[in-house]
Amino acid sequence: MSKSTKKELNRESLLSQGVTRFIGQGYHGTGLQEILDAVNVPKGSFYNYFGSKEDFGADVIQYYIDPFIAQLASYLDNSGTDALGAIKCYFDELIIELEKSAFKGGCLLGNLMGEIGDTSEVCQKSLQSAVNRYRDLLQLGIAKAQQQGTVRQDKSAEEMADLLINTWQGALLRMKIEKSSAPLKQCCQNLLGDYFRP
Amino acid sequence: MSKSTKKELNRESLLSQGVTRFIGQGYHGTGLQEILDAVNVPKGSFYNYFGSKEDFGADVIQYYIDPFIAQLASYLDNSGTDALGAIKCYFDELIIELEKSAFKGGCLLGNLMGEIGDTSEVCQKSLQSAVNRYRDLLQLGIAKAQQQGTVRQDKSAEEMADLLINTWQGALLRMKIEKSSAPLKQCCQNLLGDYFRP
DNA sequence: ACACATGAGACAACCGGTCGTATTATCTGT
DNA sequence: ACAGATAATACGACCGGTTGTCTCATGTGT
Repeated sequence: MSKSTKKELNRESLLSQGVTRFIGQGYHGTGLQEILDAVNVPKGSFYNYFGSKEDFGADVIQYYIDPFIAQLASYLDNSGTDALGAIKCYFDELIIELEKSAFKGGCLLGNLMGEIGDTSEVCQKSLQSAVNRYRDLLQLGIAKAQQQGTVRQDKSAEEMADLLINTWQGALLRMKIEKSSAPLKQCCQNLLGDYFRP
Repeated sequence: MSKSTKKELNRESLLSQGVTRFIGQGYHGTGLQEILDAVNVPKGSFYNYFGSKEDFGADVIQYYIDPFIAQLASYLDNSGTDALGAIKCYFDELIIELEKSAFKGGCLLGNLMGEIGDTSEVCQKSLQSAVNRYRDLLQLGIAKAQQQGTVRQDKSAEEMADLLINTWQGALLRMKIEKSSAPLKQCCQNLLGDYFRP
């Protein structure tokens, strides 16, 4: 195995573990040691991969959001005839996944926005970028639905995308303490099923 | 000064500092030492006031939410003729306060729900109680507005109160990373100014 | 004089980060 | 093609500082 491949492999293992631990215990609640132990990478090597814990956090954020964007994009592509339906299906699947994990964790972006969104400049920038990338794609889907006539046109797609993301994030917080998917379902029903309709 | 009074004073100072630090740096990001230093209470004394850091966190949560409930209640009482207007005024004042603090901190409840809402059972219970108390009051205000005809009646006051709280929490997260009150204003405008209207 | 709240410090565990060294890969000269 | 020089990376012991918790001597009110 070539060297660069092994290095890249280690890097991704660290990022993957970072996602898991940061979601479960937060940024300050997670030590580098436990991440390193979990993927069998020595302490000293960490700083060959990342400049600091903070830089690592910023990379973890991007590593986390990529699959969500890919998945939403896939839903939007595959159902060309009904963008609103695709968005609904996407969120329905998210709900199923969250139910599977017993309502633990929630969304890494939301959790880190609350914990370090205003204290770590590096992570703040990464969070901005991640949220914006996600919002832009959601906005695209909503605009498509507007053209198809399934979503009202007197509000901008950007405004509705932002509103959906924010309500969803708040619903995830409620989910965590109520151990119930009711807030998530209520979010989808009120916005996608009612407020956004023409 | 009597002893019990001094004890109560120390306790409240600790709780007040706890609110400030937990909002600013999160639960795991805040050490007991800095809280104790800030109020000049020796480290060893802490466990005479609270059973553990976790128990302390649970008490801080309740100590934090009380003034918000009192303030909202005051707005609702003083403007008996227009409950919806009172709620709007209340949130407008919150926005002004958040702008004053340069969009830092946000809401302790939201931040702690994300960080430890699913890991600390004691704090989870406290968060549940705090959010429910807040929601119940908001629900009362919305029900009043329904009777006054300024809010739609085909949705329950409870559902709208929950939706408002969740969207507000999500908007607070966005505020933190975008350093802007736009998400907060958009939350109020879309819900209180549009979706909730008859 | 006695019960008890208080407070200074001890404690082991852990934090993020550094450092010199050992190992490995890559390049060079012939 | 091969030996040797050089650069890059892997590694784990170790740093000073801090964590949450606990012990016990001191001080105080009654």
